[in-house]
Amino acid sequence: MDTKLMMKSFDEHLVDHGLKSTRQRSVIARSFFEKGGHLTLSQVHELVGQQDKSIGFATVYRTLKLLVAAGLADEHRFGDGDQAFYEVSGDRDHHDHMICVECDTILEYEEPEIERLQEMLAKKMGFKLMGHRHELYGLCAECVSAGRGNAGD
Amino acid sequence: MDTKLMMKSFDEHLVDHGLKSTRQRSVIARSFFEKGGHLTLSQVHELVGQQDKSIGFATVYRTLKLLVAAGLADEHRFGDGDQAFYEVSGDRDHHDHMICVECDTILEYEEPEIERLQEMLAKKMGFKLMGHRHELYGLCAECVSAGRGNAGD
DNA sequence: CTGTATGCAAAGAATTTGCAGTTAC
DNA sequence: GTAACTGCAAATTCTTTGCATACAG
Repeated sequence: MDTKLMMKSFDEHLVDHGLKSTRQRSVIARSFFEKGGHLTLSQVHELVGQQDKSIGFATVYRTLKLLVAAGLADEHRFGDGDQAFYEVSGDRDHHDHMICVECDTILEYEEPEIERLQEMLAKKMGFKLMGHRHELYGLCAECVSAGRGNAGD
Repeated sequence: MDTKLMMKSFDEHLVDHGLKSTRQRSVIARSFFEKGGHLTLSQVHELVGQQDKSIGFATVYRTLKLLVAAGLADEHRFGDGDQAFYEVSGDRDHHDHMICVECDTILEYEEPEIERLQEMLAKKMGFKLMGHRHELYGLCAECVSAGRGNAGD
């Protein structure tokens, strides 16, 4: 789904819920869609600030929640869970994350076999699976070659 | 590892690090080991309060961190990551968690096959795996039978 | 004795909310 | 016009820290 389509989808969500399409919401959504990746609230706010300094933190916050509700963004909490990360969802295939503990790079991967196994596990325990979180922590290829994170940091 | 052995292990950790064995630390560690399960900081503080009202929040907080450092406790952040949960680690086998979104029950499971797959995945991406988090969210068997979490809550 | 530990209360950090003024529809 | 939205600042919630006093070794 490209930016234009996602903007359309967002507008539909707004209309469907009796919400209003505002300049701020458009700027925020477009910036977020176009930038991509995994961004914190602050990062999105900064990004938006490049377009319009007057847009407040709270509005970015509330708009990101709206995007999540509209199925256009996903919210994650990696590591300590200190901070939320938002990423464009759209109609992308499901994926999970691999996070480098040295450089904070976030890689994505898909592994249908794991998905299948967890379905099986849930069924075995009489559990109705509704969602999951799978995150791998370690050193990315680059940090491994650079010898980071071994002994003396 | 039973409580006595874990207490011993904790004391050794303290000695090894030039730290002191205090009445508070003993009460906190013993309460925590004996209670088991997945407890928040507040819950541990409450639990400890049953033995000794005078032990402060900060001491419980710092002692739990010590237990984690000693390899006797694990810290998790489920769901929103709003709150940390601590569980006894000792020498238990590695396991992951299944969390009921209705009643907050936490079940544990082991799935070596998933562990193997994620090792493989990491290797494939040149990633040096150091840890992982795998959590399944949904309805536990009891909530499913009770019809909770379906339509009207 | 000396360096650690403790309890309190305050500081941080990120998220969430109340409100008065503004704007979309 | 009215209900929803915005920006600000304050409230929340949980975690973490500073400091004066108490205590283990």
